[in-house]
Amino acid sequence: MRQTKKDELVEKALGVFYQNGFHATGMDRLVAETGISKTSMYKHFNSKDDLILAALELRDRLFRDWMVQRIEALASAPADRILALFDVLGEWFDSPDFKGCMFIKASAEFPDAAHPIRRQSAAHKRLIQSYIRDLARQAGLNDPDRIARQMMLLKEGAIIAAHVTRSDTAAHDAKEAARQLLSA
Amino acid sequence: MRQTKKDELVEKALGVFYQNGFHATGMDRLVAETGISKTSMYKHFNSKDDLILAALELRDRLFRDWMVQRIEALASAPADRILALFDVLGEWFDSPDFKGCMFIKASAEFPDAAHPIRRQSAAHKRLIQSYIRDLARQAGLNDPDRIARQMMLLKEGAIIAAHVTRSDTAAHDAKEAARQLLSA
DNA sequence: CTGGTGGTGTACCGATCGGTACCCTATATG
DNA sequence: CATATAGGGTACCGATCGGTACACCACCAG
Repeated sequence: MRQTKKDELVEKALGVFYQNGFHATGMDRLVAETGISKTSMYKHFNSKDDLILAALELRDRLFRDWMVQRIEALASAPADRILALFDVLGEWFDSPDFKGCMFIKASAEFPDAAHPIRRQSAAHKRLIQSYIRDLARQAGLNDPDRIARQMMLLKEGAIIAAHVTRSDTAAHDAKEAARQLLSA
Repeated sequence: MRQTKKDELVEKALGVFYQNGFHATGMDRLVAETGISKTSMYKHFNSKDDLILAALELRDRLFRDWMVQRIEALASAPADRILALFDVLGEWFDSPDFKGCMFIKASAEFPDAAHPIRRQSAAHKRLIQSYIRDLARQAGLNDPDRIARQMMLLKEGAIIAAHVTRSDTAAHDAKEAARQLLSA
């Protein structure tokens, strides 16, 4: 039962941190929105950073699960799945509460690269990159590592374009660029 | 003389905001580091947001001036200059105080897309994109707009890779991808 | 000299920050 | 029943947040 309650806290915190920012969100607000008391909050999490870390862990799990599931639903051949990544990004960008990548935002707010929050953000990106690398390997492409790094550039670039510049062609542009890079 | 003093304030604020974040940096700290009094600070800037806006304006000017100057020093043909962009990015990533793109960070910390800080961040990206579009047009490339959008994807992706993932091949990877996209 | 005027610093505002001491209650065990 | 214990809430901690009231002081005009 406690696990469920704690998970509910993390889920709520995830939403507020994502929409509102980390430093801009106070523990008082989270306490007010979850209806729990501050004491109970700090019984579950030793500090605000701990709560942020838990939220990022949940985000990593939810996002990658969703991404992989959508990719595998849209295409079956490994090479097609790499391209489908950008269709999935497009779905994400078009969702009403899209506010950019939570891990990019976390990295923006925590300047110390050795901070656990930064390490976790880097780990999230690495996991996605290795998923793409596996797809490239399965597709029999030359230098799957390089392909994965290039696809990641397009993916992160598209996220920034969609979020900062509010481009509505970001996912499409990235997919076309990816197609060219893969056909070489 | 006063103009110089105010510029000095903005310059100092720019450095601290960039290294430390916007919400994480208090006005008290800026006041302490610049040696000025809080009253004088608020005589020059009506609010913290005003100071942030001034810092972003300075950053936009300094960064684009530096980028264009370095690009033009490294190459002369327009197509070569597009590729030189990524060499310049590499120089930036290797500089000891690189902490990512200030406008991406600003967009991460201010969730309201209509906020002046967000508008200014988008404007900065658009100015760079139009610079690349002009280069593509001068180079006689097909669809300069699409080329510019693709190059921006690679540029922003490389910034994220260098900052979040701490990739040390980001600029090189982006340059190779750009070369492939331009040769098509 | 007197009397403005504009820029400076001191000291402070209420609100909020992350975090905690303390009490209270529900339940399990004797 | 009494009692130990864990998880809950109230109320508060000192520090810091963005921002301001007000006294001060150098300057120039008369």
